[in-house]
Amino acid sequence: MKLEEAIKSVNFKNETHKAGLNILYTAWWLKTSMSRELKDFGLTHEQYNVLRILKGKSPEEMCVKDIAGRMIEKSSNVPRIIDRLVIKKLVKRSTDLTDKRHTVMSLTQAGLTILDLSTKKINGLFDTLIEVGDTDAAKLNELLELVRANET
Amino acid sequence: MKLEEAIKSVNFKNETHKAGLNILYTAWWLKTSMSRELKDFGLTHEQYNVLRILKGKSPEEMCVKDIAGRMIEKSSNVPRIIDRLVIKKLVKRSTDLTDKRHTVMSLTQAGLTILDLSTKKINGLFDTLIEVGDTDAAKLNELLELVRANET
DNA sequence: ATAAACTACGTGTATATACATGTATTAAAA
DNA sequence: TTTTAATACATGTATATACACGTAGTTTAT
Repeated sequence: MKLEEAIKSVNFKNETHKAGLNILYTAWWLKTSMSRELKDFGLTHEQYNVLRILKGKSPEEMCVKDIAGRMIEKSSNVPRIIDRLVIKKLVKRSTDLTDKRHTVMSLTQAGLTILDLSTKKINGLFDTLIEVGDTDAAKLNELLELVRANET
Repeated sequence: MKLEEAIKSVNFKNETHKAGLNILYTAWWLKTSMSRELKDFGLTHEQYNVLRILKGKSPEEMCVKDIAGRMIEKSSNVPRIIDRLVIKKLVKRSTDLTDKRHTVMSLTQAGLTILDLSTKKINGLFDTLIEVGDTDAAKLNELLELVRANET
């Protein structure tokens, strides 16, 4: 669906403003699609992100700060997301003995299993949903980097 | 900041997967920047969206459903966002007498004023923050539409 | 060695998202 | 006409976001 239909608006200040709204809408659209896939596994979008990050270092443990620095949405409250994952026994949490301020996390076997299954689903979603060629995808990445070129 | 640094990840499955993450991250980045501007006015991102939508039809009244259909993030709980705007006296809410299931909303004078001020700020942000030329912005819009070409 | 500053994390509050359910009103069907 | 279904919205619960603040542990400075 075109952006104009999606938000029932036709008057954009200029192409750049439209691009801003288009980025926001497309991200919402993508997140919604991902959440639908993850629902079968009882995972939220953010819980999946944390599991993916832990997998990246597995079997090494990671502290909250390291995880937070790798999240797509930086303002997430990582300790509380982990709370839910610990309750579901997908993540193990303990205190780092070399620096007791650190709480360290690692995937459990159940966490690894559910991550593998859900990753297959998400990868499949990306492949079938986003059907842009490699060249277009690369161009898109280039333009998004350009959008973010000015630091905040 | 490059996506690779932002989420401290270098191994993407392919350019399309990277583009997906890039869209999600760029949207978060943009929302964060907008929220910072809106904070001065005591408005959240979503409250601003609702005010903008009401302005589009002003001085006509709009019902919840019409507003929801124009939101960028469709899953927002519009009645509750309006609750907060009514408390702040930026929006007036009443019942439509021709169909009592309809609750109709309109901007108050205070709502109009705060919207004008905050819109100036947001427009300025877009203009200074997103410094891509018109051609690049148009290309970006084209690619985002392509990403969303497959309906969910 | 002790005080001060910093760091990492947890907790609390307000708002928003996602989804299920309840309620009043209107429209449609038997 | 009475029942049934559909519609529009409100409300409730679990999770997440955004931000402020508290606390234990560590580092630095005096």
